[in-house]
Amino acid sequence: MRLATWNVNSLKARLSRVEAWLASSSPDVLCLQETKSTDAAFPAGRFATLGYESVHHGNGRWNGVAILSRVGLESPRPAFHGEDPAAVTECRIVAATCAGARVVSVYVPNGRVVDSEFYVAKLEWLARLRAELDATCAPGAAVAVCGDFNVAPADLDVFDPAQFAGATHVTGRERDALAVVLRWGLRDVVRELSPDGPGPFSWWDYRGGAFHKGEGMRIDLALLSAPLASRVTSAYVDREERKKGTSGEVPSDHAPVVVDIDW
DNA sequence: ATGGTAGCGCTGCTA
Repeated sequence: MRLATWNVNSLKARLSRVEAWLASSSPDVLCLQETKSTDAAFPAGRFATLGYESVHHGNGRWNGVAILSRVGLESPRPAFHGEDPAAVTECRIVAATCAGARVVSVYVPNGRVVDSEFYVAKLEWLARLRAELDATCAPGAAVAVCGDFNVAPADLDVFDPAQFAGATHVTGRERDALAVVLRWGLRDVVRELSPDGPGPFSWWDYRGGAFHKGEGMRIDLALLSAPLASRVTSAYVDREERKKGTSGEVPSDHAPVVVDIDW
């Protein structure tokens, strides 16, 4: 099974690239973040034509998450369990069972400024994600939590730790909150297969030619429970997708993270 | 050189 996660920074603006990437990379399951789409506008029909079932949770303009699968998509759940999806103001989590694996697509809040109300809400959101796993899954089952975590887990995940010292995405409290999620029983398989850094980065600022200068961060993660992690054959970032297209199409500021699993 | 880019949507916010 090929499992991937990609923050597309607007599905409407990126649809042709997403469709091309599905055709060229053939993921079995793709988690999307920042669709900036409503459920009504989500192009489920286009994806169905390509052989993918899908579930989307979004209310337009900002945020929005989805899962596409061509290996079955059962028990879709937009929002945290027990939440009324229609009442959610920030759509940041959706789950579905694909080929017997519980797949969760997450878009963790950015946090904006350290110690701001948004930063506090980010820490709380990560704590809620851990509680969600405790309440809805077992670490002995096949579980994949994939998405844009907006946290660089270690200094190895930042191009210049000194430049980012004390900034959001790298603070100890954010890393601790992410570590609590991991301690539920998840493994960061890209880092396991690429123990040396810096990188591999998954996000580069649009500004200042950051991508071509190699100035990125690794904030998009595929976190797998032991039954899945033990069967991983490769895990990597598709940096090619971050380059501009020949027809001048703009890429997302994030690259897809891809995991191949003997599953 | 106190900036820069992209998306949404039409003004300034979010990232």
